[in-house]
Amino acid sequence: MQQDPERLERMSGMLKRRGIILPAFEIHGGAKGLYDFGPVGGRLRNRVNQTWIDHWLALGNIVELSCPTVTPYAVLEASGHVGEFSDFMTVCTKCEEASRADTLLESFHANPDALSQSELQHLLFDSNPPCPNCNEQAWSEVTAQNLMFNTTIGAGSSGRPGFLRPETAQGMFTSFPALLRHNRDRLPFGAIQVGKGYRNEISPRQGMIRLREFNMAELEYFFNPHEDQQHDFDSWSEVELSLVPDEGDETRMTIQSALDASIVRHETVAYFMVQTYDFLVKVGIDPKRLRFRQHEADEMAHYASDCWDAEILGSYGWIECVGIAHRGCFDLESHEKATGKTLRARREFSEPKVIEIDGWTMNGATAGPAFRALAGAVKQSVESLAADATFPCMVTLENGEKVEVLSEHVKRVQRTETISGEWYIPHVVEPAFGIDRIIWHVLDHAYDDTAKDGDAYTVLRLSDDVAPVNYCVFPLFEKEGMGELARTLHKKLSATSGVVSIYDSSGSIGRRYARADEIGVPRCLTVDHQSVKDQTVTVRDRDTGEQHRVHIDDLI
RNA sequence: GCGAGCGUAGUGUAGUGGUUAUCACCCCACGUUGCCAACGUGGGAACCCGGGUUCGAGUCCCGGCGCUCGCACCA
Repeated sequence: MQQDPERLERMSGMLKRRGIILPAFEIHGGAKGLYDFGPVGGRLRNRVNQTWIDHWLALGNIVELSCPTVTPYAVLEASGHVGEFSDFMTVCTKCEEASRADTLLESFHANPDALSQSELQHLLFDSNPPCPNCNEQAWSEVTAQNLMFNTTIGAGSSGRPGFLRPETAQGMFTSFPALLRHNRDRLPFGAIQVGKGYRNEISPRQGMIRLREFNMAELEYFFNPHEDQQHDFDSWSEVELSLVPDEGDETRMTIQSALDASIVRHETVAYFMVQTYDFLVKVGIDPKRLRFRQHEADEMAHYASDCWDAEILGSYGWIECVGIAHRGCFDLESHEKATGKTLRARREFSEPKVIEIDGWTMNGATAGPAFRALAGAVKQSVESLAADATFPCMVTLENGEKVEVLSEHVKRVQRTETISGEWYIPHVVEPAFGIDRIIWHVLDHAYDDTAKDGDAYTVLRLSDDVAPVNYCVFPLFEKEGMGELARTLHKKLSATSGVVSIYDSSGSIGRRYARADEIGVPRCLTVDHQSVKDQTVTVRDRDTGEQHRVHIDDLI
């Protein structure tokens, strides 16, 4: 699985030493699955997030949201997370040992993993297996041990249960009415959100790959499934993607060919695949170590109907870093069912539908008193009669009972209805990005520790879009005015919005370049004797080592 | 969660129950050096946490926490 563990160790050491990624709360012994982005990493994370936001806002019909991480129980119950994200636990009342209910019941059921909480409860009480710890047969009620972090919203008896969100998506679904209004009822549009998500993983592993608190960035793209989405793939006509379809082997082809061959089944999914490709390459992922893998039907999450992961090859093998899921109407429909609120958009038919209604309905004023409790059923039956029915007549009700309906009980209905459109539940394609995993691979792909002049030398070849430090300012020596000029330049750069500069006067110039290279500073500015005379500095490029002189005023 | 291995300066490491805890890189100051990890002098910095055994524990034992790997779990 691991490729070159020694390189991984060197890199992890560097990331820690230089303040990019380090274990959180380390002086207290650390905490599994929690990491700090340090003084360099914090800025890196921010720039990746900002690049991500800018990438999607550029589409023109995307809005940015920020929803709470603390989420009421009901929201995640409606979304399916309470049910799907749980392990069901029971506790031995004699020895207090907790066990997974489905594991205890393995010899009593073919697939206990698939049972609901109440089914597990019944089966547990019926079969009453012995405790693996103390052999007693005295189990507590089955409780959901959720992989979400529990919390209580509010104090004391007024507190109600909630969770830290396992994904940012639900807030965007529950905000759908506001989103639709903001877009003046026109689809398609998208909502994006970057933020923290939480999953109380049983066993966090592989450093940044599986975390308990993680940075995610999700886009929910809402569209009308009755319309072609008309995505323009011309910009990607030359881009060959590596695709691993659910059937067959990995292939390389353009997104248009994949659509034509029905390997990618949905245009909007395809569109976000290529957009995702562009984003990942922009932040520095090596396109040769990027592929898209289609989910098998049985590994699809509970909400998805087609799903492609962007997988990136790094020190831990191929790791899924982005999931692009066609979620259909699942989420909006779930929240609709749970709340009774309308989460729909209106569409007009190209041709209004004209419906001729010719038949009968009940005359409530007479039939109501006549049939009393049966009136509802009578109405239903009368409205199903043909237009040429005559009265009085015997009508068979839903429950099998027959009643006689007189002409005074009914009214003729004849009208023409024009239906110009309908309310429908939009469909959603969701690209969900694991920012930490992406940052890990950005670092992994940028980390270059091959030799320079025979000695080990480390360069972080980060893209300009995400490099955490833009400039290092070096006075050749801190004398003859060079130190003062360099400090002035450093302050001027630092005061510029979006620019981070480091001042470094310690050690030889070569050592300072090396320090800058290690954290991926794209350009170093050196102040020398000539600078004091004519206000020019040398700009040294990280990747080529080339230098040229630039006037200070032309730098920003 | 189970099993195995591991935990020493910022990083990588040495360390036979008794050392001022080794070495290198590193970091800081001063000097020197006039553009790619130079040099000199001086300085800085560590035994994961808590118990136990012992006259004495970095070293042995127990527990916790953390890391790595395998199994399990997991989008």
